[in-house]
Amino acid sequence: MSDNRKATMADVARLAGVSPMTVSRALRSNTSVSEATREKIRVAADRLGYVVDVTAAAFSSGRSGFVAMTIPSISNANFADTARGLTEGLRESGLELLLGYTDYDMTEEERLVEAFLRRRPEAIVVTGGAHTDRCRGLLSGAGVPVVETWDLPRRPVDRVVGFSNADAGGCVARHLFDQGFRRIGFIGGDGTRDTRGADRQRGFVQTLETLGLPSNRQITDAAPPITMREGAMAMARLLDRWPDTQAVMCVSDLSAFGAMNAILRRGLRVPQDIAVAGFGMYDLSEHALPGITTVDAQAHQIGRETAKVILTALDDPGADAVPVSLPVRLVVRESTVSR
Amino acid sequence: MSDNRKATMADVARLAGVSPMTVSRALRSNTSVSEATREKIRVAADRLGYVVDVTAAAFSSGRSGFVAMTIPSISNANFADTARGLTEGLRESGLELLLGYTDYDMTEEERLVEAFLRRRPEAIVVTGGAHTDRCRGLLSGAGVPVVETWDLPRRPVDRVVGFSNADAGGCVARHLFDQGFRRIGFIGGDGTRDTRGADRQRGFVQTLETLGLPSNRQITDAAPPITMREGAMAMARLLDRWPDTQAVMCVSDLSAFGAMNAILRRGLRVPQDIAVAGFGMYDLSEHALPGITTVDAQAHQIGRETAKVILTALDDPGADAVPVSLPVRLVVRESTVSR
DNA sequence: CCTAGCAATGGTATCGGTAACATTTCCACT
DNA sequence: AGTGGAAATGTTACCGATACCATTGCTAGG
Repeated sequence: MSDNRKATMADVARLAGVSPMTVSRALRSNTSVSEATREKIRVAADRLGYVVDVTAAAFSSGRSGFVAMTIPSISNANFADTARGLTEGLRESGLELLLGYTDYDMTEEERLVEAFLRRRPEAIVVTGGAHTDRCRGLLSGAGVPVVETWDLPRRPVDRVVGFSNADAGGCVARHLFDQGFRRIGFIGGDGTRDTRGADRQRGFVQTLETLGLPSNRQITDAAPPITMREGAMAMARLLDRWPDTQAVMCVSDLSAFGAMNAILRRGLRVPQDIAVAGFGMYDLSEHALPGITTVDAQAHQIGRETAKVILTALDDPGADAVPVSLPVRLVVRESTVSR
Repeated sequence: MSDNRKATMADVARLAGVSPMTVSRALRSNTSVSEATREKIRVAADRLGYVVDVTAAAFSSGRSGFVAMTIPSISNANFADTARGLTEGLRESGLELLLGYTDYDMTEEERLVEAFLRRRPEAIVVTGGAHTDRCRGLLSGAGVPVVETWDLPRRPVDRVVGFSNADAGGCVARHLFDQGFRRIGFIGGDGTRDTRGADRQRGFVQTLETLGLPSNRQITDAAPPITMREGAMAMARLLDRWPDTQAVMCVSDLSAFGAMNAILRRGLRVPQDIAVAGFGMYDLSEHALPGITTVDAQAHQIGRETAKVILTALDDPGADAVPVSLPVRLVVRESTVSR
């Protein structure tokens, strides 16, 4: 079955009695090869247990066959959804997705992008619009389409598929105001690391101020990712410091869940004593008790749109880079509805 | 800065006044090149914005520089942890991780493995020990180390790093028994797709029977992944059918959370009316209210051990493949403690 | 002063495919 | 039967690095 040496195209060609070029064409299936020859080749390849060496193919053709993507965290369901959408959107064009995780660290992002470039990806997808200077340079000099996602950078590198994080924060602030809450807080993380979270916070705070409400109740010093534990701890501190707080927005659903349970563990009720809202449309916020008000950023759709943008850009490299801005949608649940 | 054509090693060599071979050595940093020359080359490379083409390097050296891994789902925090552990363990040896998702589908796994083989990975990691016959053939004929994880297959392909899912189920059954529960159910998924879940179920049921308890209260017909929604729906059905149930194990923490909230929404109490246990040591189960009893399968550690096994196997291909079996640990929380 | 021996560097072949172009085969139609 | 043109197949060069071996330069020790 298996020789000591891996079979090559030449071996298959010899066995099938054709030239290597014909084997190459037959196995890529889209070019003109007669059905009889194709079958002969398929049989020969099977007999030898031959599988194309994509490394060699990539090298020869100059096309690596994959798209590189950096996301902040592997275990964040939002980014996972975007990655899934992108994978689906790329599948039929034969492009694969190579994922890397930055841990919310721009230096790590730079390292990753450099590692990706060594593999000559056909496009690069990054999360957010904040990068080290050197990383920006690497991206813009890469010579392939670059897509920044999950954000609407003021000065994009190239393509953009995202949404306004500030709007997302703002619409939650307005919702809490509309529900009659006036003493409103925010729980998030270190904004220099998670700039998208910082944008949500900014939009949230600005809206509070526009509405004439105080905006000083903020706990945002932990390092991202801000998950359940950070949410719970921040909520405890917020309650200690401003016990009369009526409502809180958290930078993510995970932290909102943590915060909510911190409230409940104190014997307080949600939303009667304190209302809680999150961000990200996690399953968790739907199934939690009470259900948590959140913002749907359409993570999966971002991935699908990104795939479209990439395919378009590869098809026509000269085309203008028009930013794709997706709308966000407020999803109201029991955790913020006072009645 | 950037020419119309990407710079190559030859360009760098010309600019630095040395041979391409010396550039190759200098940039790989481990071989004998004088410090002066190395610096000259570094400067030249920087000036040209040159980054090594790993595709060409891989092709030339015959080593692709990465390990391929299939996991059932991208959004499962357990598998994400294992992937993270593996990435960390491989980092210093310069190996990268290429991830693929099977969606709990053995045919999809086969497709993925085939796609991976085209890229000539230096090792392959798969989840579980159940594969299509063709996939088994592909794996064993790959000529590189193969590691099956998250399971202890009776007839492994090659290397194994896992734990006994049956034991995990068994120890939960025994715990529930010890807590005084007697009418005990199980919520899971279609065992032909998630064989590890099925193993946990088997161990659970066997232990119940050993203890002389009835074991018919099972809701396991949904298709994996069994998440919060499936857990909630299954729990509703279980309560309708066997209203006097005292305790339930769910195949994962996510489904346990869904099940628990389905119970709470009915106005019942956990654990006073019904106890709930999960599996997987998710953050969620710690922060939920009440905290959910679970089993720590040491997902991250599985990744670290897998890295070790791979590096050992690559170092000495002749070495015996001794299965690595990690212990599981029951984590008791409020959801199963009756007092 | 000579030479063994090692460090530093260079030359050449080669990895396994694919692009581009050349050639042959085959068929339909005049 | 002859011919044009498309379909099928072959030939050659080359992608960009590294392996392998050859060569040069330098130093230490007799």
